[in-house]
Amino acid sequence: MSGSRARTRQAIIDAAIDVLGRNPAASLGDIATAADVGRTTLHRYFADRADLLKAVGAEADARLARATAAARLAEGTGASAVQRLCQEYFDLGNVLSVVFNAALGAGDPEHAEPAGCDPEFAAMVERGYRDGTIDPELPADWVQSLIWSQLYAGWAYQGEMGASRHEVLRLILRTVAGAIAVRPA
Amino acid sequence: MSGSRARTRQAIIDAAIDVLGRNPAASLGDIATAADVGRTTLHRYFADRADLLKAVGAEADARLARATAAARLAEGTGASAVQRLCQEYFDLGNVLSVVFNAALGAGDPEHAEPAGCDPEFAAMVERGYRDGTIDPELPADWVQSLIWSQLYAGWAYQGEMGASRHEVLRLILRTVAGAIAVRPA
DNA sequence: CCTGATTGGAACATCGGTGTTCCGTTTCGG
DNA sequence: CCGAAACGGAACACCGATGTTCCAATCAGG
Repeated sequence: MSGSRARTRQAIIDAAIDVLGRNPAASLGDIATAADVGRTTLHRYFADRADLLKAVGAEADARLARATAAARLAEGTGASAVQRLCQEYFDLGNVLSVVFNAALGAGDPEHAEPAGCDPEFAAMVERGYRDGTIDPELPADWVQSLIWSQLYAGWAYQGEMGASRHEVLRLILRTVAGAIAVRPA
Repeated sequence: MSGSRARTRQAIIDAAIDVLGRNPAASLGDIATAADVGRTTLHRYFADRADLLKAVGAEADARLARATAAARLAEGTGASAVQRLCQEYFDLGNVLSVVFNAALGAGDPEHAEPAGCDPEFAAMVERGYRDGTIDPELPADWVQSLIWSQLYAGWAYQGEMGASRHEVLRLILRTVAGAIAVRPA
């Protein structure tokens, strides 16, 4: 019954993304309940919390990679590619929160990762410098940080204010576009 | 010896801001250690964790209010006031993280606060609409969200990358300025 | 110097989350 | 239909954080 195992496993991961997105400190019991599964069963699939978080991270990365591919970063001007990337990422919804919270928690144990961002992303920004649609004063790392912070802020804005998904996306795209645009002065 | 009490209390609060800024889930023991104080003493001043968090929040709000006053929101163009506000808030350093994390944690227990932002802040944005330095398409709430997210992103950027305080502030100011600027098109 | 305030440390009980074991029940597949 | 796999729930031990109590040491001021 390997089909059943895979289905249950995925249900747990999906529930975890949902619950942890809302509350990163949620207990395993909460996650199990959300997945309509006993806490015992959850432990049958993931030995400890770290295991589950690892699987959640992998799933999030996979969805992220899919969204990145869908944005076709190599096409059009640099700025237009940034717009598409924002749109695709925004559609990820709750996965955003998970990735974001994971990025925050990773800062503690002395990662000290001066690692540059994704090479495909960097290439997109470089192209933007050359075609005059992205401000050369802004490093690629900073552009990435800008996109993430705006996506997260928009996600929170949608939850706190009574703003529609569509309206928030419009605000995000407009704000990011203005932020990376080459200055007239 | 009421002077001693006030001094100890302040030392604990300062240590709490420092430690909680780095790790919002820090234990009371960690905070006491950082304050060079026994855990017992900490409990003497703050009955439980909630009490301490309340005091920390009050202190953060006070420093925030001082910074807001220093930015003189009523002077100059809307955009220039935003620049001054970013600069003042950036200087708050770790207090930023505390306020930010507090804002996140508050989202759970069904606050449902559609409350608009500070009236003084709203007036500044309104002025920006009229004097043509702030994009009228962006609600005041959104501008506030933008400023906060950029400040936080910049703070994180400074920690993760090896960027100087000054350089990060420059990036923040440039990014925010571009984001709120009226579009040429 | 002495008295009271302040402090730190040890010990203790409590609580929630975690991980494990065990057993009875349900469900799927041959 | 039958056996094995999967499941749920109860019970248990463990751990770290928390809050409380008690006592001895220290400090500050009259």
